[in-house]
Amino acid sequence: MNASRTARDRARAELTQEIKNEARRQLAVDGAQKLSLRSVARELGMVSSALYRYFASRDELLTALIIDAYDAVGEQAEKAAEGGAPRERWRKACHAVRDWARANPHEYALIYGSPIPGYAAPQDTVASAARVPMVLIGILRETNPSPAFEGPPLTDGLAGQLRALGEQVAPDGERIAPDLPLETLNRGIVVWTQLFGMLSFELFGQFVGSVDPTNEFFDHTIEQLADFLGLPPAR
Amino acid sequence: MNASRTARDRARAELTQEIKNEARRQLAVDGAQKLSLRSVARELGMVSSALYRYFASRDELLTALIIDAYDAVGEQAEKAAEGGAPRERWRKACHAVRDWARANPHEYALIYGSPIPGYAAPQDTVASAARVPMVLIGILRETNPSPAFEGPPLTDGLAGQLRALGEQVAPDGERIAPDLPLETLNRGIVVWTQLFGMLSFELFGQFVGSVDPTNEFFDHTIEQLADFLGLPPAR
DNA sequence: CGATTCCGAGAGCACTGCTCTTGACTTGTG
DNA sequence: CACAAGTCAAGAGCAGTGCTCTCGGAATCG
Repeated sequence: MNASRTARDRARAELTQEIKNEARRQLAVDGAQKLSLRSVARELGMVSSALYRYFASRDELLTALIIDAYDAVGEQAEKAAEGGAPRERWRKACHAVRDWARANPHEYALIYGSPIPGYAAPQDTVASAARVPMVLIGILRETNPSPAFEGPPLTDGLAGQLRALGEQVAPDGERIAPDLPLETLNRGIVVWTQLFGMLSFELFGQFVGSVDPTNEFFDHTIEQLADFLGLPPAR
Repeated sequence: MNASRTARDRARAELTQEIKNEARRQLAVDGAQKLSLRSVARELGMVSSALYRYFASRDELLTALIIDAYDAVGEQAEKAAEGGAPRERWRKACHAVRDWARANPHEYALIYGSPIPGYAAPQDTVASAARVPMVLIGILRETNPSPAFEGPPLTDGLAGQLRALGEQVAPDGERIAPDLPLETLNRGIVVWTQLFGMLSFELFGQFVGSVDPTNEFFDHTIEQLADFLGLPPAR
């Protein structure tokens, strides 16, 4: 399992990376729709068929980009949420995700928009996709939330799903959140969907004509969600 | 402005509709990605170039489908929200939207997923797109909400945006909601994004592995959102 | 060194959106 | 009624796509 043993291996890894880079460049400009293997190959000075030695299909290339995108936004969120009071970590994580999304709208659309073809999104993506929600769970685990209002009781089936989710084993071998109250876990999922619902609406143009510069609405809602979660108030 | 005057006009309108129907059929099967003018034409027994007499481009056909989709889901929501107590109207509207989305996932993706090309979505779509949020506003206007918790105060800029939104003139010539408290309007936008955030996550596969059969989570959240809005409790 | 594996190039297939021209048909009007 | 104007479907064609297969040359391994 020696990494990059032969010159060929190194060249292959390098070229694979260059293909992804060029693809990402084109993705950022024109969107996933117009990303073409041929133009990637052309830009790299090779012929299209050669590219198939590295990615078996256009979809496979896109899947690689999807994983990278999940990792990129996940890493941003993780770094932003390091240290500080729970509420502060929550704020920073949200803004990190939003900043990344606004800086890379096409990559955002790739992972949180409509599934591309017959959505081949395989198991490889889930570990990377889970990084942002895991950040949120990490914040919830380090506080003792006292939600702003009680809300309806969990139904049996939902409670079962949440319990199973908490017991589920993450890629790192640990269980996700066996200690988290189910009610808290449920609220975590709610705010998770709210966060990305806002971002999708903002980036996909649904807010045009209402809260169009979304900055203030976003900040206000983030704070409201923190109250909803029961994160201790700041200062 | 006599509707369907000549035989030619009638034939034209009919064929336009048939093209849209066939396109919608293909959309439902394979998604927007694979919808091709040529195959639509082929299925209709005509040649591809003939189709350009009815739609100037593929994007224009898609735009027509987008408007139809907005109208379809809007109509479902409107019908579902007729009559009853506010909370009941809210529940029914949410379920109507979800049912439509699950029955027509590709059409849902077309309007609430990633913008297709360089998103040409013109002004024509906004009136249709506004129908679902207008249903929600209609519910809010017919009650005197007492939210379940107070939440952070509106910032000046956000309050200004909300005021402008309420004064805005809808397609029917009426102002949207000049009488609605800004705080209530704000919460309306929050639950609107939450509703579609949930649907997108469900349909685009983000809930796989967590609250995967989403029925109970959806129902529970709808109720929680009703509390959040301050809709009077049922029964 | 020899055999094997890997790799890029090229040709080619079936498909796409879109344009332009041609000839036939339908209109409404002189 | 007849004729000019308008409309239409069809066909050929262009540039581009994803993907497959074959073919020589090069690197790697035994």
